[in-house]
Amino acid sequence: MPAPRTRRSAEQRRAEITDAARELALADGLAAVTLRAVAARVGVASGLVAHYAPSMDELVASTFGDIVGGELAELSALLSTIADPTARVATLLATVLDGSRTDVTLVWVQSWGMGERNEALAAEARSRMDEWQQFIAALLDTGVALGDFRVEDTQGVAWLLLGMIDGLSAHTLVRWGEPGGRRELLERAVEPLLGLESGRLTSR
Amino acid sequence: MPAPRTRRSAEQRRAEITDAARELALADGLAAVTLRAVAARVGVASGLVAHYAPSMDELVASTFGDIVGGELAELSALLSTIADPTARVATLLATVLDGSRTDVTLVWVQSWGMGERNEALAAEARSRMDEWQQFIAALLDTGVALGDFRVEDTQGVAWLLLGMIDGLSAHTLVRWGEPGGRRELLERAVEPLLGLESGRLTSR
DNA sequence: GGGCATGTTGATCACTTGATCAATCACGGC
DNA sequence: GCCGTGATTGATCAAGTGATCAACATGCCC
Repeated sequence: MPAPRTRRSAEQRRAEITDAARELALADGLAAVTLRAVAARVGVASGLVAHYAPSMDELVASTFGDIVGGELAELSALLSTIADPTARVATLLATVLDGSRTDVTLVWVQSWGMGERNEALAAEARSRMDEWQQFIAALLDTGVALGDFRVEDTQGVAWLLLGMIDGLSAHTLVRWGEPGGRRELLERAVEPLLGLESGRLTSR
Repeated sequence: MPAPRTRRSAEQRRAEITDAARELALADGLAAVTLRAVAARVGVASGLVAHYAPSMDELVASTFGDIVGGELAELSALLSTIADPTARVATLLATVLDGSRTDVTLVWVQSWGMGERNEALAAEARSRMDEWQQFIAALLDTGVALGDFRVEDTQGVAWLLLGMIDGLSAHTLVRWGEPGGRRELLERAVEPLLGLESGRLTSR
């Protein structure tokens, strides 16, 4: 008895495949995004995944892009509901470091480690990091324009903030350090960078 | 014609294998530490590597430990030649972020990303991160004892410093950001954490 | 100078990976 | 209704992985 065959439009199938790839990556990391694993999750022959994906390297790269792009969109939406720039930064730090996004963090870290062997992924990672830096820089620019922050080089500070966030997030991956208790410490480190008085970030 | 066979002591052979594994990891990352790749580098049959290594997962883990342990020892030796705590921290930051150690950085980042699938590696990573934190904390304690730094929670600040270092290092892996021009920015962020006046770290 | 403990070989197994492609068949347009 | 476009299958290939093990041979000890 041959397997029952369901026929979808190319667009629908493409969406199913990218969805399955994203789910796999979030559950078990980018290394789990495999021709056969994706096919099995969609419930389809392995050849079909190969038919739609230019190559697995590119599928992995675009899956990474989907995930971190979605994360940024989500965060952007959350922060857009907050008017005060200082509160925005505080929420940014609290959200990114609350330890509830280790799945996305794993994908980030793997993109850096796999970039050596997957050029498409490396390019996507560069692009997405730029996106993040621009996002943070815009946040800072707003604060400067309103007179809340005093920052000379917003691009540079954005880069530094992103580095701190990524480093501390990566550390939580190996279940190391207590993310909650030391957030205050990070806030105290960030305040001078924004030209804020000590304590402004913490007591919101 | 059978391959010429050279017979070494178990200890010598073991050393050759760990050396080859380290070289491979530094050149092409931990993923390149493969049964056959190590064997080829030593110039030996693949079975021999399997004979000496409990498993490849453990060889990868111990190779990681060798590399980052060596890095810390090297840095420790360098810093021990410097008396002034402030100069020590400045040298620490300058050395770690000078962009000349991307090979070690890659190994670090991969250990976080591969820990999901290699428990021995994850354990080793945790252990080595503890080692680093203790090293930095001791550095801070010295500065506090001499009255140069004013830090309440040296463990916490050490954790934060390590996070910054790792995050910024990881970013250099994807050739992103200009490490040189923005080191000064990092120094300005670190100064308040150590209770230093602004500019003390930069102008040494 | 034999003998044997043990370091060493390399073929082999079972498995996973990405990729290819002829064959098949479902479905919309005529 | 039937026909052909195009989605779908699944076997297959080549490559690479870790692990195992009987056979082999080297070099040290007596």
